[in-house]
Amino acid sequence: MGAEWSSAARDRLRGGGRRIGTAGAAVIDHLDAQSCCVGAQEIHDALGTVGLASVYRVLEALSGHGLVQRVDVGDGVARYEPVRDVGHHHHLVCDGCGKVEAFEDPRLEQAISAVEERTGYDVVAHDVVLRGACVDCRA
Amino acid sequence: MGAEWSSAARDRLRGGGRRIGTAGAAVIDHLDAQSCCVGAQEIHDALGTVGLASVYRVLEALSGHGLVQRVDVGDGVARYEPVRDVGHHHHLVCDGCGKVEAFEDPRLEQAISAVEERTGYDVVAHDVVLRGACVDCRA
DNA sequence: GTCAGTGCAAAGCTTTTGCAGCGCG
DNA sequence: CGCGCTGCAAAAGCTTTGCACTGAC
Repeated sequence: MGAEWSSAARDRLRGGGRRIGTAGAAVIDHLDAQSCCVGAQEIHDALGTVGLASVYRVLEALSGHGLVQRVDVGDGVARYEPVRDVGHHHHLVCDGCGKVEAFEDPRLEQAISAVEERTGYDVVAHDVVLRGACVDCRA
Repeated sequence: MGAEWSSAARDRLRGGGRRIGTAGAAVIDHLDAQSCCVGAQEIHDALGTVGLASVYRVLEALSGHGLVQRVDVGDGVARYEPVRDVGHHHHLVCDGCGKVEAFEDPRLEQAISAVEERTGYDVVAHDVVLRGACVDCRA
């Protein structure tokens, strides 16, 4: 992925008065390299030296600025993914193997936008999760 | 709510070889009386005499038969709601007060169905969550 | 040099599992 | 009347919080 999100994230956090230490920089860079959602434990494992608690704290800070979105696929672990201007997508989860895939669909986005207009809420995020059996697990 | 879901749920569980005891009956009846999603703790509190572990076990059994759907609104608690033939809806969550509301939209369902067709998955469930600030929390 | 971010460890919550006993079928 | 559901209690995960220390600015 490009470096736009990474630098934008740092700027927004700094603008909010937060310092970027080793953990913050590592977590932001790692998130920027992902195309879909990742869990805290997963980030911790990938980064080795960064403490799990710091991963959670950085994710909380990013989330507070709307820089990452939380995604729940139903297995009890909170996953997060960068919120980018382009490449917005949703999730397809396999009940068999737990695999999570991303998909995009303009018509779906259009329908969601229309709903958001008439809710009365000031909607800031949305997520769609489709659950089922993937090609390999249809046995 | 009508009693169709309640009796259908009992039949399906019994058909799968499960006995319906006091806890099972109470949880099923309580779910049938709900129009939207509820958490395990919430059910336990409402039923008093039913143990929390039993609530989880009944929910697991119902979920295995596709009789309830799990809904994650992002606060770390798993909520469940009956899967009915009619009244299918999605969820609107307020980031301010945590309130969860339901909404229906035919066009959204249509768009989701179209996506499900072309995924390659055998999709059995879907859920849409909209997040934002409700009318009262827009301050 | 100061104060916030970091890592480790301990606590908190939700959910799961073990086990003896009651009760459905 | 047997086997499985039930409740209580303990355990297992995931996530949060406390605290001393390091490092960003």
